[in-house]
Amino acid sequence: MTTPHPTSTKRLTAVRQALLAIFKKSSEPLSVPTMLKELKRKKIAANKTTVYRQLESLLKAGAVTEVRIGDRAKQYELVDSTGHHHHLVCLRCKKVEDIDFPEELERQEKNIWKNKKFKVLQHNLEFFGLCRNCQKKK
Amino acid sequence: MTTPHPTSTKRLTAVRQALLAIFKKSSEPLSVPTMLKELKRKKIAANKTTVYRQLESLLKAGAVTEVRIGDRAKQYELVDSTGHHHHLVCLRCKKVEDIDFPEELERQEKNIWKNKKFKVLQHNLEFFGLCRNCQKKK
DNA sequence: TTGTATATGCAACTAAGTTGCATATTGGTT
DNA sequence: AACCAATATGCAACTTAGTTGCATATACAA
Repeated sequence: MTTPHPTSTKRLTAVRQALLAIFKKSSEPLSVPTMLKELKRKKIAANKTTVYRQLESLLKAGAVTEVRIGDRAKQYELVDSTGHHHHLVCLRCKKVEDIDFPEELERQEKNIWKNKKFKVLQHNLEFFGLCRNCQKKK
Repeated sequence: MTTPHPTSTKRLTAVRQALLAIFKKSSEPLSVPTMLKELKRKKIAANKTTVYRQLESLLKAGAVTEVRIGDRAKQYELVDSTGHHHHLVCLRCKKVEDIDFPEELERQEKNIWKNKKFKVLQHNLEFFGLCRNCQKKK
């Protein structure tokens, strides 16, 4: 019984391939406007509607996740081998680093269940501050 | 030496008063579209530009904070006596409850500093799931 | 090779948020 | 009370993100 590769649930078209390549190359979550610029730079014609629909499909397939970091547009990132994680966002240079620590949140989610009977299914956690580099600048 | 009340940094106009009243009455964070509907319901004429500018002023004064809960529009809430907190968002009925637990996050922020030399200044944390009520429904 | 499900492009739309500018209001000063 | 400058407001026009309907193109299995 072979489970299909999550990203091949639907057709692997040119745009989908290009998007996956862009995601793989990027160390940070990407917004649709950014993806469109990147596609244009790579001379790949793609309509924004198509990109939104590809993302919808990739989300459903579990290949990407949404990230909200206060920015105006939603951002997306590949669900890679490192799995679920959180972000360190530099307020100055805007760079985004990954970070993970599921243990404490899990404990917290159990507490929420015990104290409030609220069943936690997902969470968002982002830290904002100054990265090592930006602390040196004044 | 008396520090001025945070919300009186600027003029306490009709719109500002109305907004503060709406915030006080609401148990949940509010978006600008919601505030505009509420103002209309109260027969207070107010332009959306004015509301955005009042929020900017209230933010600067430290009287309200921004909340991002995946929704399309930003939301705002009063900074009340309970201080900084986080949210439990029901995926079904969309209700928002408050919750707080600064201790573990503080510990985590210290770890981030120790391990990554990233200086955390702010954070966002929201839990999504099913509230007690919505678990009963099918 | 052909048929059908899927993917794409385009245009028109909604909704949130911003900006410039002209006018109105406030509250302190004379 | 009258005046003035600082602040607040309204309006229109704009930008940007995201959505929808529909017609056309493409992939791929039979």
